Amino acid sequence: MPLTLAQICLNGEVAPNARKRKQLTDYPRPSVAVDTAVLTVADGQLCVGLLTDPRTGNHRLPGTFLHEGETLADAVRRSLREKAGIEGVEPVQLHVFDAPDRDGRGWVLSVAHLAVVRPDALELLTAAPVPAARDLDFDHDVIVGLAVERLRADYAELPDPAGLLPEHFTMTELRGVHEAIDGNRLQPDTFRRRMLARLRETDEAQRGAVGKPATLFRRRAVHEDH
Amino acid sequence: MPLTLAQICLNGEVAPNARKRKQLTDYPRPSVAVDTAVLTVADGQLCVGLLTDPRTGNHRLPGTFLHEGETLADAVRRSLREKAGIEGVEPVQLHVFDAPDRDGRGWVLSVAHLAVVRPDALELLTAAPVPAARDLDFDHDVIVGLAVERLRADYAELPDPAGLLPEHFTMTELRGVHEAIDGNRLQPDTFRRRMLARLRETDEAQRGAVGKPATLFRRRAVHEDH
DNA sequence: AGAATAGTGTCTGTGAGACAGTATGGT
DNA sequence: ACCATACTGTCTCACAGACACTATTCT
Repeated sequence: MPLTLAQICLNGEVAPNARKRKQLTDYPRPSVAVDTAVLTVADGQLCVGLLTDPRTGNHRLPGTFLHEGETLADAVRRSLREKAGIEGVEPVQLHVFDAPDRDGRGWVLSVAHLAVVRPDALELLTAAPVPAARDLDFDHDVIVGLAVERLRADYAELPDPAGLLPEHFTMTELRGVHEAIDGNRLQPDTFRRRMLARLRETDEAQRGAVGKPATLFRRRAVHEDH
Repeated sequence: MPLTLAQICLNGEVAPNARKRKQLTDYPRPSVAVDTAVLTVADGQLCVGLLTDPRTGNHRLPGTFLHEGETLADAVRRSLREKAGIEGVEPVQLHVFDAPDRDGRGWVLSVAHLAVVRPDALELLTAAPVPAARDLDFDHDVIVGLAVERLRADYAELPDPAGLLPEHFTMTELRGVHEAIDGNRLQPDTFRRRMLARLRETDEAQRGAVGKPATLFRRRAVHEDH
C-alpha cells in the first residue's frame, strides 16, 4: 500500500534529528574492503599482479579493509604500498561485490578497483598473464574480468590513456601496448592514422635501431588544439 | 620499505585464523547507504524521481541504509517499494561516494544506483525533468549526472534496453524514447535503419491514427538470429 | 647494395547524414 | 481528392580495412 507524499517525507531518514542518529547507530554495519586488479603490460602481454595465500597456495588480488576516515582510493594506495611497494597509482572503481556470504569470515562488502602500473612496479607481486589468472580466491576472477574489460574500453579510442609508456614513444611501441591490451594484432597503418590526431609529434627520432628511424610522439593534452 | 614475497603473504589478512577474525572486529565500520536515481521518460522528457525534505524543502534522491544480510540491489528495491510504491526494478550500480565528511551525521558510504521505470510508476515521487534537477542534497546532482550518462550509453546502440516501452511499439514511439534520453532530435530514416537489425517485425500494425499505419515491432532476444 | 623498419597513396566496402521521393491509411 | 504519416531510394561524405608502394636509416 503506497504512502502519500507527506507520509513519505515524514518517514524518510532525513526527517527529525532524533530519527537520523538512530539510523546511524542501530543497524549492524558491514566491513568494507577494497580489492585491486593491478594490471600492466610486460613482454607484450597483459598481466595482473597476484599474491599467494601461504596456507592454501591459492592466488588472490591484493586488498585491505577500509580504515576510518579513509577514502577507498586511499585504502587501495595503502594496500599497494604496504603489500607491493607500489606508489602513485590512480585507482578506478569497478564494482561493489555484496553477496552476504561471499567471505566466510563475516559480512564484508568488497569494492573492486583497477590500477594500472608500469611493469617494473610488479616486482613484489606475481605477474600472471591474464588468461592464466584463473581460479583465484573469492570473486577475484570476476574482478580481473571487469578490470580487463574497462582497460580495453579505455584503450579503444585514446593513445595510452593510463600512461604505461614514458613521455616519448614511437608509434610501434604505442601499438605494441594497445595490441597487448586488446589481445589482437592491430593493422599498423589504420592504427597510425587513428592515433595521429590524438598525438603530438616531436622533432626527435629514435636512434640506434635498424631501419628508418621512427618519429617520437607525446600524448596530446586533453582538448589540445591542432 | 617493500616487503619480500614471504613477508607479504604472512602479513596479509588471509594468513592464520586468529588474525582474520581480528581484522573483522577491530576496525570501525562505515554505515553503507544506497541512493537511487529513478529515471523515466514522460511527455518526451527524461525525468528523475525526487523526494522533498520537509524541513529544508530541498530535494534529494530516494535512499536507505543497507540492512544486515541484504544485497545492495535488495536495499534499493526496499527503499523504492517503501518510499515510492515502485516494484520490480533492476538497479544498476554506478559509483561509491566515499568522502568521509559527505554526510554530517557520520561516516557513511553511499552506493549510487540507477533504476529505470515506466512513467506511471513515479506517482509518489516528484518527476523533475533532468535539466531542472539541480541543487539536490548531498552529492545527488552528481549521481543524476552519472545515471544519465549511463542511460545514454545504454540507449546509444540498442533499442530500449531498459524496457520503457510495452512489448509492441512503433518505430516512432521507439525513436521518441531515444530522443528523450539522448536529448536531441534523431534522424528518422537513419535511426530506423540502425534499429531494424535489432528488432523483430510483427505482422500487426497500429490502427486508428491518421496516415499510413505503422508496423509494430518487438525487441529481439539477445543474439537472436535473422 | 641490401635488409629492415617507418610511413604514405589509394582502392574498397560500410555506414551515417541528408533529402526527396513513394506507399498507404484516414477524413 | 487530399492530408498525414510511414517507409525507401539514393547521393555524399567519412573512415576502417587492406595492400602495395615509397622513404630512410643501419650493416
